[in-house]
Amino acid sequence: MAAHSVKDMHIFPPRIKDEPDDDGFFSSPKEDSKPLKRPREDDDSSSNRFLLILQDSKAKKVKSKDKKVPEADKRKKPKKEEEQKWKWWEEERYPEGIKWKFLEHKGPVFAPPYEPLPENVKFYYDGKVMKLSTKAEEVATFFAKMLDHEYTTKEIFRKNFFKDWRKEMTSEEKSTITSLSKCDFTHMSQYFKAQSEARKQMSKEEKQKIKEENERLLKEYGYCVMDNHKERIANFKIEPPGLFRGRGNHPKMGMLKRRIMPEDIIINCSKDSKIPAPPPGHKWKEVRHDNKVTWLVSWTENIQGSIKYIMLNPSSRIKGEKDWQKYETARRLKKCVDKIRNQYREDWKSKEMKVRQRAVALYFIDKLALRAGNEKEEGETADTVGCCSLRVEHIKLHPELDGQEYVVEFDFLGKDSIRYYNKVPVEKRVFKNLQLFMENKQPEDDLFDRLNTSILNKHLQDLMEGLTAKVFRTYNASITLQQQLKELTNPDDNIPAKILSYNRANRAVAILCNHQRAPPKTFEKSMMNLQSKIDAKKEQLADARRELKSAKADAKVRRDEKSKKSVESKKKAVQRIEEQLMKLEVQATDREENKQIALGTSKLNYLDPRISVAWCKKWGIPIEKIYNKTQREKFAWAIDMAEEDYEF
DNA sequence: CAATCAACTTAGTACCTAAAAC
DNA sequence: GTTTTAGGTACTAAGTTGATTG
Repeated sequence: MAAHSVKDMHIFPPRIKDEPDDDGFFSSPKEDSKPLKRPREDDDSSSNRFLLILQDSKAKKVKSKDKKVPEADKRKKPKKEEEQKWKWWEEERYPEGIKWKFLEHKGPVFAPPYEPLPENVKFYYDGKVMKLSTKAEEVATFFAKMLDHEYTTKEIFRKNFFKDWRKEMTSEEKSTITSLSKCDFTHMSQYFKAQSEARKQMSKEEKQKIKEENERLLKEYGYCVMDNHKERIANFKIEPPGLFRGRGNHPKMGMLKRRIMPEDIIINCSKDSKIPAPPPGHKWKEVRHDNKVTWLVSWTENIQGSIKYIMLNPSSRIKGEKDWQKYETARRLKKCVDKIRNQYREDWKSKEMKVRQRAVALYFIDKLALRAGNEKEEGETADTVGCCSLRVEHIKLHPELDGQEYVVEFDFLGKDSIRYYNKVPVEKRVFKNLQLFMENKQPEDDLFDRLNTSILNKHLQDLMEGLTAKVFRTYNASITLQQQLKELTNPDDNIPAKILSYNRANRAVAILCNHQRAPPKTFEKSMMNLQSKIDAKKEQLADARRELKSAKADAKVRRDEKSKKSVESKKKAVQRIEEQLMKLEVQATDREENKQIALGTSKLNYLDPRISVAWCKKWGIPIEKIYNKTQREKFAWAIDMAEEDYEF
């Protein structure tokens, strides 16, 4: 097992060399020549061609670079309408790297300033009333508001909180308040509960007023102008200060997330746009004009020191194009996935350890849809892993288990500290390799000690332009949906039953991607309710059937029009109730199966929307049954372009 | 190379609101 | 009309990826 160093990687030329060219002939329709590193650029070459055809047929000429003013219609029609229908997907794209030509916005909305507590709301230290300085009080309220949440009982949370809180105290406060356990926030907590109760009890008018105020804010700050089009901003409000709550066992939980001031803010917009004004008496940290990026506002957050951004809504051109591209890359993977699979199987036999590790890791990523798994700084975040960062302690090898050979048992915490637990039969070679990788290692050692995401992605790049680890997730998710829909959709089913099939297909993907959720708090109860509804409906059905029967008997005896009619209407009633019952039962099944599975994430991020659109068209299902309004906005491009014969 | 930074996607949950049930 | 429930949205944390820096 010679060499450690990653240099060696290149000793053996990647044998898949011919692979990436596999669709070289599609090469980018335009603005090309430089890409190389921006693999994605040519992704939708094929779709673009499709688009061009479409446009031609509509005699709608592609305009040159400039996004173009909506010339004529500008005054004919109200602008609004024009904006809503803008089909960015029919326009030519910008050259590589340029994200926009013009950008104007109003800047962020800051968190409302702190409002000190009324005098009668007390804080107690060691049993005695204590008046806190404004700054200390503000931080105390953050804690008070979380009082009945369990993490305020956690050691780390309390420790971090207390440390940061003390930083906000005056020197007197600091010397008095030396122990968190002597602090009594209950009065404050009660006050906030009363406040939120009062908010619920507000009159119609008051609520209306708040709603209007929100709408005003949205109208003023929620949109920007990007290249002649008004686009919705995703998150125009700056995150308010509060206590950091990481997910899982986060070492920084409870730390103070500080208030963001205009002086922290970098504004990004066009030079020739109306530059947003900072709040009176304040200045921006910086104003820049960088059209190589998509964000409008950024600031550095104090917990991890990472940068946060204000960006556009998923319905925007800039997000939509990228999303579309993502699926095109996944479709390119579809074309060469067999080759890649053969390759990594070969690599299981390599004499180079790192090649074997890479190949086994890739197998997991492909087969199990694991995430890449970057290494993380210890003590900065919760201890979670992905494929490349798996440790020996995260898998167990069973030469035989429940009648299956070569079973690998995975048990680890992944993104968001969601547990991944799975027992998977693998090929013998994989199994043997894993044994090899684990030899002489401690549980806390890396399983793939010669591999990281960077090495893996570099390799993938060689196999296919634009290929990275996450493309496998997208590909496997989308292809699974397509297959499952084919398999599960029964042409004779009615619409609710077909939708159940859709949801089951979606669910298969969610399970593959391990998209879990906490069972809703009211799950059991709502299940019971549904069941009793079903029972009631069953009884109703039985009644209706009895009535039908007697009506039939009656009709047989009387043989008149009236009784015949009665039979008919009773028949109809039975049918109607049967249908209702079915619907309820379907609903119950769907909900039960969904107890711990979240469908939203895969729907929004992994499933090529054109598959769903095509399915809807094919079976006459209204698209509204599958995508709600927001989703339809996000996927407008797919809804517009996919026909029923679309193949992922 | 490894570490860090920057930009962007993906993620679950808390909260809100509208619709349904009572 | 009031309460309950479900669905949708806002929020923001936690990933991935590629570039830059040392």
